[in-house]
Amino acid sequence: MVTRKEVAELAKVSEATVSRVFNGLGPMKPATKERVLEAAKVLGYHPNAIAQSFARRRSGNLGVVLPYMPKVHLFSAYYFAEILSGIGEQVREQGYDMLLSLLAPDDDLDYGRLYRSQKVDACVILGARDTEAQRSSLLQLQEQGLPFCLVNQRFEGLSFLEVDADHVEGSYQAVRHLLDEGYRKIAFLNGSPQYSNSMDRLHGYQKATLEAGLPIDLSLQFEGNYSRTSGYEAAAQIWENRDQVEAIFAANDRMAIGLLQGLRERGWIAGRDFAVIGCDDSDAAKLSDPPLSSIKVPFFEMGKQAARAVLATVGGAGEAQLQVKLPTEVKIRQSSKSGVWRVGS
Amino acid sequence: MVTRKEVAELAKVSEATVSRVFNGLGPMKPATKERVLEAAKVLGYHPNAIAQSFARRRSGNLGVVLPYMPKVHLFSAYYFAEILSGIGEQVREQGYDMLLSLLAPDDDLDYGRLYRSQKVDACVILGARDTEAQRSSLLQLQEQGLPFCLVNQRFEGLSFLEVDADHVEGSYQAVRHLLDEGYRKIAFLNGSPQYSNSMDRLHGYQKATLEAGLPIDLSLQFEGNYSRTSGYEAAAQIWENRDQVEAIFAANDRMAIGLLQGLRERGWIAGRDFAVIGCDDSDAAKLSDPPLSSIKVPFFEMGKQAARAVLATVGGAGEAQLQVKLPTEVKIRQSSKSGVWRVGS
DNA sequence: TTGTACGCGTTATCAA
DNA sequence: TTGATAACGCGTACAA
Repeated sequence: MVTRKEVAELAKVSEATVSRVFNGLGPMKPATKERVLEAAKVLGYHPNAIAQSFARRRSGNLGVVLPYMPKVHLFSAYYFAEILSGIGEQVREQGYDMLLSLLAPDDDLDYGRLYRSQKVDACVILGARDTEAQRSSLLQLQEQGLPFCLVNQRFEGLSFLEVDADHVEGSYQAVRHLLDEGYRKIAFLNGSPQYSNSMDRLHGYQKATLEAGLPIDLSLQFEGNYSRTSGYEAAAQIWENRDQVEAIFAANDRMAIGLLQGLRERGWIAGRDFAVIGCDDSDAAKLSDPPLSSIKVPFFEMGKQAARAVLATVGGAGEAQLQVKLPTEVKIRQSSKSGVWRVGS
Repeated sequence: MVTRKEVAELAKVSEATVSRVFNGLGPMKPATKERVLEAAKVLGYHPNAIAQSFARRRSGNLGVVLPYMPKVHLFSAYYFAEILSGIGEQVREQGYDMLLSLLAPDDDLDYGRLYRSQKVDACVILGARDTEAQRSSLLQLQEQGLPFCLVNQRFEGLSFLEVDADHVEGSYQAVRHLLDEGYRKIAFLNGSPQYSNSMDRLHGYQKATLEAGLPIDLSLQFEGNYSRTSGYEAAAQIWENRDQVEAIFAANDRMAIGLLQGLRERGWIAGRDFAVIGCDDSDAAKLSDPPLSSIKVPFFEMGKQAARAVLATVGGAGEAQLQVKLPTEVKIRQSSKSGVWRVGS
């Protein structure tokens, strides 16, 4: 390995000067600078990142923590791919690298490893749930001063760095849309209440319902676990109450598509016999038949902002805005239109 | 930060002994060991990973290189999610961490940064294409001795560590299946020939075709770019030649689904008017309507084996097997069945 | 504008 | 079985 020392010798300067050249520090004679760069080029010198981290006491890595679930596809790949890409873009702009950490469900408490070992300067945490264990782990992290930012998850009562989407408003608009299409009996298939965004959607749903002068009917609320299968299973329950249901708002696209499939097997076609709107506006929404209306969530941008926010605190810059909430947007497709296929009804 | 020195003082041993305890090296009195561990616990000592990397001259990181494509979803999220999970599992078992690197299309040549800066001990490279630029970058890496492993991509004539799937056999079986269902006019929608797996599929397709005594008809071969849109566009071309086509083998699920959608708009329904089989057996295959037959590729396992193989060479253990090829499996669903809906035809 | 010299927290070698 | 101590490659305060 070529070291600074060898470059210094060849360029006939001190090692400190080599460092200065590579870090662009201090005033220096252009001639010196050029000699150093020339020598570095000749020798093929590149600073050793690990030694740099060691000396700077900073790793230059942003940790990205995400739940590890080998065969359990509760989260869609789309969701993580978008957020990861967003983080990746921001990180690259700031000269950082991303250290991925897949957290098994049973070592929830082990956020520690990453920071203790100093392998990362900060973390972005994805797929967190609001449980006692998580709260205490995060509080611990906070006390110990490792900067972290949560994406798409809030913890009521605690003051963490969080980048979220406005799921309340998104859901409100989605249900408004169904109301505007003339539907009145609107069911809601939610995910686990351990996710703050599930609760947010519930609030949006209730707000729109109440505003329309409709009662909150608990028999219209169902719970799945964000998997397609759970949507498929919910279809059976909904079918039981089919005279009570004209439209369904599902808390993500995967469940919505499971729903579509389950009801189709019973002869009910979305966009003809009933309406469905999902959430995430994932690729799957465009792939489904009929194309699925959905709430577009800016996952890419959320990842980007989370990375930016948490890296800002590392730089020691004044605290960034603590809680960010990005807007969502309703995308209408065939699955939630009324009248289109209903010419005869 | 608590350092080894403080632990040594509290435990009344030398710093070297503390290191020995934490690395399980050399013989030592149980009593000493316990004193050290106790002291470490009291102080909350954890070895500094960066200092360790520095001293060991090993980062403990496995680099994962993947093409960066913000809005260009040429690869499916499913594909990468599976491979990443596989890598993640293996890496975790070996006490490594994953450093993600999103490579922009224009810095193809910059595999170097990662290894020059010594941030990784080895790399797994995803989504590589067979271009001159790539070949030379990889050769360069090889010369410089950075261990790397390619996933799902071979370079004919070069001797790299590669973990691939048996796409030739998979495609052969897929086309055999279509033949068995009674189809004779079988079109093939391939992806870019820059990917070795595209070429493999072509070979499998040709092999099955020839074996069945059918001619190789170039007008039955189409090329997309693995996106849904390109499948959708191919539908138009295929529709032109619709009297020449009874079934289509598409090189991935996304194009297959685009095909389904494009042809459906013209009134052609898969599994009734024609057959389609895709490749990857991604989530989308189960979401589509009708459910899409597909070739299952063990992406998770491929990621895992790639990580294992390349980390083995780091340990300095004798070279692992250079080229691995994992089996594929044809999954039959409704899109490729004949007769099911064809009662009347 | 440049050089000197120390420190960072380990690992690993050599003695004892 | 344990202790001293020299690297490791770089950042940086201070001196010149």
